[in-house]
Amino acid sequence: MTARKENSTYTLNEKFITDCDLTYAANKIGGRWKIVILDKLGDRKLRFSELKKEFPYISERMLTLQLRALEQDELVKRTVYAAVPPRVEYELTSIALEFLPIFCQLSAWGKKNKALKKSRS
Amino acid sequence: MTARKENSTYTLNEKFITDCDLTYAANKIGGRWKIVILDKLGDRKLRFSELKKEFPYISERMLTLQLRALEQDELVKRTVYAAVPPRVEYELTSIALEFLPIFCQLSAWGKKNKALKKSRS
DNA sequence: TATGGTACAAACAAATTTGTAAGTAATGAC
DNA sequence: GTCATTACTTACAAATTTGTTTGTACCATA
Repeated sequence: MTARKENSTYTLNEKFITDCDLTYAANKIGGRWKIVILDKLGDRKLRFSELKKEFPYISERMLTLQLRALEQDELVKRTVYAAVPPRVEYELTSIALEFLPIFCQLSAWGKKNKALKKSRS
Repeated sequence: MTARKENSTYTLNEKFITDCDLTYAANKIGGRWKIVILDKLGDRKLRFSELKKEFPYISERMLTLQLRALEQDELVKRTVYAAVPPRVEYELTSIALEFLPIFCQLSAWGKKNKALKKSRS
């Protein structure tokens, strides 16, 4: 892959952190995009171009990278239809579905506490 | 603060993403350390040095930065006891407590799916 | 023959996150 | 007066993440 990192504390910390069940899970959905992508795919299958429309400013590169990573982690299934123009669909796997209720709760937390913050202007 | 970023897509994406309740919440606990710190503090108050011991390779700088950020977001309360040597305690706020059940579920997901992954060697 | 749409890939660059190393203040113990 | 302790701070550097730009393959249609 891409020139593995050596045995720094960066890596030691990474290992330490992904040994833990909690952060193992958190890392799967970490970063700027993964959670929202999974959340969108929670409603229905989406094509690459449909996903792109959901996020007005995402670059195609970012979207591709994130989808590839999610595919690697078996959270997303990619299906290519051999048509012209090409057609590719993304959908959640069963283990990704298990995240959805958690996203709901996070969302509820966000809604509630964002409102609180505003009310204290 | 530290030289604000301009009006790039990076920033536009950031805004877009923190407008969403789900990612608003996710961002509060994003990054390498915040979740684990909050999780540890879920058990009991901890001093700076106690937290440091929990994470063998974390740098003091990182720990300080994360704690400050959590304090800013009102997820952690910091209490200084005017003693010598100094004594500072960190504890969760009420809104942070609401994250704990979510962490439990994430942890359960992690436990389950880490095991699955291993069993497929 | 030229153009257009889809789903990318590659080379490059900027921004952010994380880590390293050293130093500080206060004060009591030796 | 030197040392140790705690909870940091500062200046710097490395690593990772995110974004920009340009280009590709495929074939249909004009």
